[in-house]
Amino acid sequence: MKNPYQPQKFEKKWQEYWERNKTYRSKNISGFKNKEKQYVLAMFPYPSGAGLHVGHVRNYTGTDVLARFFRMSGRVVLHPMGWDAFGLPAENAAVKAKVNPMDMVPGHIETFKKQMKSLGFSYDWDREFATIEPKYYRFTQWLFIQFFKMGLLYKRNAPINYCPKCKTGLAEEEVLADGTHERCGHKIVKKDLPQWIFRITEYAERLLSDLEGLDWPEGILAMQRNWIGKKEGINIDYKIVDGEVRHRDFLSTSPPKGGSPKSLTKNQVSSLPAIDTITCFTTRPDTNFGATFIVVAPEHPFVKKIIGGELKSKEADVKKIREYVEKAASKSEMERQAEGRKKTGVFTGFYAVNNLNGRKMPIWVSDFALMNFGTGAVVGVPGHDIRDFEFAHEFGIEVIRVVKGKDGDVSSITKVEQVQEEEGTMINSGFLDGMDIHKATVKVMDWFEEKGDGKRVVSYHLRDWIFSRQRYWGEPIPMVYCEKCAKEGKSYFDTEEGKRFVNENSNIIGGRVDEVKEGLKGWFPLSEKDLPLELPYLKSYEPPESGESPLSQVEDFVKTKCPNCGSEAKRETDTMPNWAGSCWYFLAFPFWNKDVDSARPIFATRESHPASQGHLESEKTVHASLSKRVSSSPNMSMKDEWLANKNLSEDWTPVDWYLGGAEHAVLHLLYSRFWVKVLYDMRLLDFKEPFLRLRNQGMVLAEDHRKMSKSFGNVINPDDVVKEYGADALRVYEMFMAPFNAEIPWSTKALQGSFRFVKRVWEIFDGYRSKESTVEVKEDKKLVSKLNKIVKKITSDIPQIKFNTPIASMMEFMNDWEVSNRKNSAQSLTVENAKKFLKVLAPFAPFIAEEVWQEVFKEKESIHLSSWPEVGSISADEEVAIPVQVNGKYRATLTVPFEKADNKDEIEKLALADERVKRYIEGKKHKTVYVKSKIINFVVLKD
RNA sequence: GGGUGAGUGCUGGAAUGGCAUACAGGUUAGUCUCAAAAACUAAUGGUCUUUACGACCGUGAGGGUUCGACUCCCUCCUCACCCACCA
Repeated sequence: MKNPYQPQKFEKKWQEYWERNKTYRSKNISGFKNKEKQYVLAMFPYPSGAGLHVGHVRNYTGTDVLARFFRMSGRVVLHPMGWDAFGLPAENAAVKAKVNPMDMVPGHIETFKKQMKSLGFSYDWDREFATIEPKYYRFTQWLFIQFFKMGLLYKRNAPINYCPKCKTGLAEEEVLADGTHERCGHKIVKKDLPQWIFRITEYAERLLSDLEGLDWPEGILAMQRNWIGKKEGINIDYKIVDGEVRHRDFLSTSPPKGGSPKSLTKNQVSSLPAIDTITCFTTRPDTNFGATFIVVAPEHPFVKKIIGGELKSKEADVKKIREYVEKAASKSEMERQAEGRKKTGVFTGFYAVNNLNGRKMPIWVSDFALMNFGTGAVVGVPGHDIRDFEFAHEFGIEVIRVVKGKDGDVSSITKVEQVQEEEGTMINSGFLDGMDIHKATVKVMDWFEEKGDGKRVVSYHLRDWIFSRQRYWGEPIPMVYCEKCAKEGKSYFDTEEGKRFVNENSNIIGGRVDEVKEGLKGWFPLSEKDLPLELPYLKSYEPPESGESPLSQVEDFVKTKCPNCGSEAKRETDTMPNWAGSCWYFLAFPFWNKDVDSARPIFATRESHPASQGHLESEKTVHASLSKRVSSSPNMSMKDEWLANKNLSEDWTPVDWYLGGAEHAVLHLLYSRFWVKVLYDMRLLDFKEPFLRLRNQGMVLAEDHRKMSKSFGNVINPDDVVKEYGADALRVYEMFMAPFNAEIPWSTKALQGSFRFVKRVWEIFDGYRSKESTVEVKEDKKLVSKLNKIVKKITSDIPQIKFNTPIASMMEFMNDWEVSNRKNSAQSLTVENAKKFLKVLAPFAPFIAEEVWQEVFKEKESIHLSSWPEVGSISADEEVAIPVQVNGKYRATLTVPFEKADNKDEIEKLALADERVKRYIEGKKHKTVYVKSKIINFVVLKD
């Protein structure tokens, strides 16, 4: 008789039904402007061999609940899924498995896809793609070329972070604080290699200011601001003199060991025989009267001049300086870390002259000055900067107080604890004396600028973005280097096309062309008709020891003709980082459609890339693979193609809801924002920010509160959970376990609660199964009123990304419903109201909802395409509970009909009649506070 | 050092100015069973007393605002995450 809950019996059926009926296809791309659109996107996964993690499940379920809710609410929803399939992790896994990633990754994608389908995520699978499909990266490469033409890419030898284990260069961001590679944990070393570098710093200001309008978590915004690191300050030029300078009043004997040199007059300073100048960046020029030394980074050009012998000083120990610089270069982050804040350094033998007071300040080299921030030179004010004090203290440099401390403290500073970094009043500072530090800052900046010794500047922490990877598994960079053209000093920007491009885009690159050209002699982008430049199928693709890309070993790949002069030339052999594919994938979903191009292979399969038997692929097959073009419109320029796609996408973009882990707080989100801004500038997009709302999901830890990891043996496989409890129970549990953004350990025990809930849902709806056409119903008005309340709550909670509380309220409702049914010995809800409950459950538990909808209630169209229930109005005969307080302390509860709630006098009378209230009030003066339908409070007044 | 967030039963958590501990897990007792599991029922913050429509205490600590504070403000403590020799 009883029909037990067996999700395994029907989940597969509905999976296939949804797929067959394309239930979740995003409807007709145009003509929905009257309806609010919602582009709901989860950060697409890198399909690892391990399959879906329960953390993925949490993220995708939340996103799915949101998409389903919007879909039922009559919004036009785009909810796609794709694969971030290029990149190091896949390549490393393939190396380990001794296969080509091309042979391995598709299998992983299939696994992921199967798992996602088993969990009932409502993706429009027609829009699926992987970043490794030539048809997709054809555009990735084209975009690279556009950025190149925009002058936003340059090629330079750069000391890059190099992982000896992965044999590849890394971006700064991929190196952990302890100096190890984030992927493999190996120690990073520095290596000089030619790199393609993005001028992302050109966009620093806009990347910062456009954060303003975004509905993102405060923490992520703060991290982006912090990463961009805007600082407003001043660059001050100091004249450099050597120890030989013995001006009349400029007598300092042995400066490194302190002493108190006499000041020069302004005229004397300006007449000094300076041998050079050095520029220091500072945000605190107000303290400059207290500056007593200067520190330059080991990589600073001034130091190179000394080592190179260009600058000579009797006081300089060049050997010692050279040793220090070499040591600093070889020092790993780890070693630096180990040293802590202990200051090291060497005197350069030169002095800078403090413009303000003529003080002769020794110039030191120290690794605490960083070449990549400010100017690479710091002016040391030991009295008012802890780090400067530590340095001065270590080497016996004089400390001067120029700001009064708390309580007017003007004592001399001899200990770190006394260093005064806070606000205060200026002293010992000539024309600044008596001002507060902010006034003094403005005043002294004006002074420097007037004299021409300084210039207000803005400095950013953001560095240019190293884009080359010396690896196999990435999009080949579509550039060619021609030695002949290089010798002739020609670059792309000297070609007819290049000139035309610059002309057309002069508003953006105009003024910079000469600077941009300089480093790019001999470099030409591939012609559009040669895109995509496919990644050849290589049997052996491990990076050579040289650190160069594996593609550099494939002669047939390297050898090509110069697109400019036609002579022998070489291809770029570096590949793009996996950020490339993820930088614009959200732009592709809106126009990507398998229906339009059903014959399109997921990506170049093995059949199209027969592997050679040898170490490297044979000439013939490389050639074959390179000549195989995936071009959909041979007569259309790619720009026109892009614009056509853009027209298709316009109604969808930008992304309304972007859900994913906080680990992408800086990199992926910053890079995507950067690309979108450039595309906007090129008029290839109409919006400036890709993701309007961002929400983070918290990590799912293992039951032992550690990260899930194979090596700990604490991994929960979602497939096992689905097999035992069904997808709905897993989905409900992952939404119920904690607030969406909270980190939370997995608990199989707690999962039981959600499983029981789903089972009870099944049982209660089973009561509506009947051979006869009618089921006995005795409607429970109170229950209906409760139903209205939870529908209202769920409707407002879901768009606030609150998924745990809707489930709690549904559980609560189930408890009441069961009790009511039992009391009634009949159904307490009409079929209509039962369906209402089923609908609000549907986004969370789509399988059981569909099964009941179609099998019990005999509906013909999917519940997921039905409309979200209206929140019913509260009927007059409903009752409200009003708590009664005396002096703010709860004493009793009144239950009154809804219509009476308006009547304060009556409520008060009723409350005062209650024994529990009476005893505190009787015979005492009181006043009454009544908040309608909420609470009544009696305040006993003292006489 | 900087930034962001958080501190509520045995556990995950709910309540964002109005009945603190909803909902779920766990535990205890009971029903059913030869037994176990499942399921169901009940209890479950602390202290006290005259043991009930009972009192008092109770949301990291202390203070404030308010008729009323987990919620708002101030001071402090603790934890987590991110960044960090950033001039």
